[in-house]
Amino acid sequence: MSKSNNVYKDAFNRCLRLLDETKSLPSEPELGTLLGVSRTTVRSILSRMEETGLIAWNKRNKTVLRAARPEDYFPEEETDSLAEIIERSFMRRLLAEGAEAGMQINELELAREIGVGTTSVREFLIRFSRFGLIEKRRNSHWVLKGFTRAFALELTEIREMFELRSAAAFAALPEDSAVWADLDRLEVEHRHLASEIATRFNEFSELDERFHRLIHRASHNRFIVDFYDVIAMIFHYHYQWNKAEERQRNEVAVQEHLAYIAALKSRDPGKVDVACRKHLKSARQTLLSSIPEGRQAQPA
Amino acid sequence: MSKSNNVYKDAFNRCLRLLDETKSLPSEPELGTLLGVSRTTVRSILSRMEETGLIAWNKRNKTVLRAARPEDYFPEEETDSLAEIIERSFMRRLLAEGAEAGMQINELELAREIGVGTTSVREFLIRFSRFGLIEKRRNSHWVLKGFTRAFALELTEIREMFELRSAAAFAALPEDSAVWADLDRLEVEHRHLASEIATRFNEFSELDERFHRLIHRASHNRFIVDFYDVIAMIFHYHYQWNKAEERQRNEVAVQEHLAYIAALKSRDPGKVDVACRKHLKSARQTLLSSIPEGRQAQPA
DNA sequence: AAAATGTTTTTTCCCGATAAAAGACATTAC
DNA sequence: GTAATGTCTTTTATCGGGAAAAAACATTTT
Repeated sequence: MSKSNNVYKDAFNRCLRLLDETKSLPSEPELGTLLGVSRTTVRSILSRMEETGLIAWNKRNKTVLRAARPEDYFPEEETDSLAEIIERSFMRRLLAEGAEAGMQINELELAREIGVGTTSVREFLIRFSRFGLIEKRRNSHWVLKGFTRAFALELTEIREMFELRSAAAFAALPEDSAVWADLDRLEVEHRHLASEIATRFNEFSELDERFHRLIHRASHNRFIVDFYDVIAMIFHYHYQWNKAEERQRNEVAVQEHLAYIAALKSRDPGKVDVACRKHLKSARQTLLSSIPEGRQAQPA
Repeated sequence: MSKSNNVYKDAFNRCLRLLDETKSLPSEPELGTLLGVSRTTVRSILSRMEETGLIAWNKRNKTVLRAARPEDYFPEEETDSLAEIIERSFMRRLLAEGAEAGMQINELELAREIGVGTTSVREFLIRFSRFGLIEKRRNSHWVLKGFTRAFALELTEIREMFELRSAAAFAALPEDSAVWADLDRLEVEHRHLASEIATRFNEFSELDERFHRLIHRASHNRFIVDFYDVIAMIFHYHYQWNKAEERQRNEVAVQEHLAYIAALKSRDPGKVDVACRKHLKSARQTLLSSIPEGRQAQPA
């Protein structure tokens, strides 16, 4: 069947949400930018919306006829890209019991299990290899290095090196740089979250990523910025599988962020260094505490 | 035609070189380890060697009948893997005139031009993307970021951070660590090369890589070790295309390495830091001087 | 019985083909 | 004449298939 139309389905769902807000939809190119897809896809969406009686469509006129109902939406699982499906599936296996370091990874088996072609699995593994959790043997299989204590330590070592440098660069940015406004906005969001932490603690993860990415960007170094993808990936799955003490942890982290933000705003390199180190130390602790002691790399 | 048999051809050529040294070949598994291929490939090689009268093969007996002649070898170009072919082709384009930052990369066009399937090109681009020279637009084309001055500066910034840390870790390694013997051997090779630099200066590049990889390995951090792949790739092509002052440059570098090695052996952190910084500074200078001033990133 | 050889099965690598999605060009509307 | 819509072309994402290479299993040799 060659290619799924998840881009269309996902954009369709997002477009449905727009219907509530207006009486008529904007032009095709405008919708394209709004949804992040091409006009070709926009027109497929409009066609279906016309067919199902959601809108009346005549050239420039796209009048909303009725509100979107739950059954208008495509099922969530049909809106994921193949890469996302494979990644989730693979990470589930990786973090599950029995995924010991040294184990070999079979493309064909993975493909069959997930129900996709081998090409997609191969491409995924190549993309995934930069995270340092798997390694390719030339002309042969992939080897799992495992989500071990060693991995976490190596990851955090680089993270600390990069973030300290980025934070220093951030504090040295000129007064008129746009980042200070971004930082202010993030500070407000942090304060809101802090005041409602009891109910919204699970929203921290997303805020955390945006905050650290803003800081890393100040390095103006693509390798530092790109490395945050590795951290984000690990923390994403780490949080999904380890909900222990989540509220408590996030509450502490929000306060550390606020102190970190205050230090950045002071533009005092010493204070920045202290606040940054403190937060990174507790982030490392959190990650390490989630890795079972027994999970050690096998001797080669 | 699905898959070329370059693994076989390359291993065959390497096996031919073994014929000069012995009267008879070892067992199949032994040959496999020696050549880094499976027994299946070893047997194909032996079959052909028998057919062309190079050896007499009867079960365990593989007697060499005659020396290898030039015409026994497969042509060099048939021994390269597809990935190597694509990489070379792509790098030629990238470093050629007219490869401006912002330019878009077309998988289909690349595949046609090189004469390979799109899958191989896609896989290459994904693998190559970690070098920070190209970037993917979701559901769309790749964008060339270009081999610019900014790229070189970002690359060397990380390199310096990583190498200083690795060198410090190296110097702190215990007396009985095996690396000291490795270092001694590299020192000898450096002295040999230094004494014959007039004729052998082009051998420096390979020695350089081995030396720096040894140091990086002392970090015991996979991200640091893996990052050297980026540096090695850049320097590899950089040297291929920029032969200006090569002898002079390498002569200086060899001396810097010798000073660096002496500093490591002294195990004095201060001395190591000084020697390392000095060498990295001139390496950066060399790389930067090879990038035309005009080659700037285009505004977005 | 350990290690080789002989044989069979499985997996990797790579191509060509096809639907989805993007992009380019032509035409119409304001 | 600019910006939209309508139409056509190109490119990307993905699959299935087939040869090369690896790996597993069976048999023989020492």
